[in-house]
Amino acid sequence: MEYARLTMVDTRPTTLPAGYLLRNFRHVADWVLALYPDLLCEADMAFHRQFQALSEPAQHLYLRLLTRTRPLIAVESLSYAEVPNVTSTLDELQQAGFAELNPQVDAAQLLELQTRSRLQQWFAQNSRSSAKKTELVESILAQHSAADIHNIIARHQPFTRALRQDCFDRLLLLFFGNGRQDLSEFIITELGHVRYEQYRIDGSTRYFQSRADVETLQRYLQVREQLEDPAILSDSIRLRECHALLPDHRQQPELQRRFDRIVLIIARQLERLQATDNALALYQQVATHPARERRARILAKQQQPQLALQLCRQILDDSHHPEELEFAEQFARTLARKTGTHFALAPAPAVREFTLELPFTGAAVEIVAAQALSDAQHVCVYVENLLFCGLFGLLFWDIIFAPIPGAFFHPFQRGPKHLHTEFFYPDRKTLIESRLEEMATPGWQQRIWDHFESRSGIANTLVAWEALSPELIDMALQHIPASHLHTIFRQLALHPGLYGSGFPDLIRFSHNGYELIEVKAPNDRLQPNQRRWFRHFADAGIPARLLNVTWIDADDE
DNA sequence: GTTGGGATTG
DNA sequence: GAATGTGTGTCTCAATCCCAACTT
DNA sequence: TGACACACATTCAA
Ligand SMILES: [Mn+2]
Ligand SMILES: [Mn+2]
Repeated sequence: MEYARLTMVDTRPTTLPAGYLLRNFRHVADWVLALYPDLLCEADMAFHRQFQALSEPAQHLYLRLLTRTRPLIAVESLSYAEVPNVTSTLDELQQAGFAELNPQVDAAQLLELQTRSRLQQWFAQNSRSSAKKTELVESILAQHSAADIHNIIARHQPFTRALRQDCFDRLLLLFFGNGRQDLSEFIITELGHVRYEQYRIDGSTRYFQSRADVETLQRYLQVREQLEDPAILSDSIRLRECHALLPDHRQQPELQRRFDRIVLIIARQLERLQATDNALALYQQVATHPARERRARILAKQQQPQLALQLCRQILDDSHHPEELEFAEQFARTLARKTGTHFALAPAPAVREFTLELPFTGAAVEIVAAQALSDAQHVCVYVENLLFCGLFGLLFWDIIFAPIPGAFFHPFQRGPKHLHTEFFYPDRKTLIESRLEEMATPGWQQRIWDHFESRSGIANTLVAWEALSPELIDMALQHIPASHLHTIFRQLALHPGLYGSGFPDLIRFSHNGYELIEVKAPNDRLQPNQRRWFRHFADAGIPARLLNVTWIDADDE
């Protein structure tokens, strides 16, 4: 099945056609119904059928309710050209089971929805007018019953809430494959704020394979949302209840990644609440770093250094994650020292360092250092990850957006599925390897310039256009040997998500070469991912140093 | 009175 | 002084409006 | 809607 893009205007329109919200939702629903008829439950089908049976104003209004950030909405605030009569339209939504008027809800939320002055007015709170709104809400909650609060607010300021949000969310989830994007993508694109690559969308390889996949992912997203609630974060019982809600990932990489991330959050929070044994048990279910690091740290804290050491040995034996390995080496050294165990390990390679005294102006240390290291012979730029990720993204642009089956499934992607995981490389191995080989032939840089020209401004997670001036690219290509770029690009290609971070802050060009410099203000140390790149730079002969800045107090001297 | 953070909008 | 843990700001799509804090 | 990098606080071991 071929995906048909909505036709969008070429130039930036100042206004959009009336009813754009409904048009966009219909586009989403049509595509999902065509692609996933077997993954929709009866509730989903009924939802769509009954939605279509609504009058157009009612359809518009329902979508408006759902695109608000908070579930409770003051009826007064509903004012749209597409909905001439809000009251009767809301009534239609109620009758059809798409909205409810003045539902019984938490009194605090209801009060929070109102303005401060109205609360004072309605609840005759003559108390200090300087009281903060949250204090005002507290005092009203203390003085009035929930039923009174509900009645008073419903009388002065009727409110509504959309129903069947789960069906709506599921439709969007089936379309986007994530819980982060929504209908606003259509507007953003149409207004020209973001330009997406025009890759081909292949409906023959679906993002979701079964209904269980959809429900599992939806549940994961719900639990992750619950984990933002401070009341849950501070209660180990409720945290474990959250964990129990998580369906099994059934060894599916995409689901496992999300499962692991959530369990890591829960377990870490259990640690903070001193529920150490519960945390340990949860970490054991997680395959993703830093689960084993946390387990080792817990074991060490529980006076079980031998078990901790054993776990470190296991990591050193079977891990492919550079930061996990780095941790295991270092932690094993500490443990061995403490327990008197012999533990043979080569010491970590030393990092070359130098020091500068700079005036403290309040500006970011990287900016100040870059200026201090710039002069007539040197150009020093604060680039962090942006330069190398950007050059990689430009050189491999066509490979990144190559129509690998399943890689592209909706029109608003800044990269293929799995771009940030270890699955990126194997699916594109031959393409990537031959592109890397090209770097041995003169003029290989032309491909970077070609993509820089032809794809300029198009969204790509690896390419931060505003940070990549032609001058910077030119200096980089002139001063950095191809062999150096080659080894960096190879690492990036193997796992763009992992290796795309930890690059030094600065690059400093001089007449005959270049140098990478990581700036450290007092109280800052090399982080594990930065250490990992330094190690790689040392192996590859790439010049990199650590700059320790000490501040000169402007008042002192 | 100003301002700054959100929510809303296209 | 290491090592470890925790909190913060910055990307955000950009213009506009509203409202709750303030005298920046 | 996280990822990432930094700043700051606390703890701990020579
Ligand atoms: Mn940095
Ligand atoms: Mn730095």
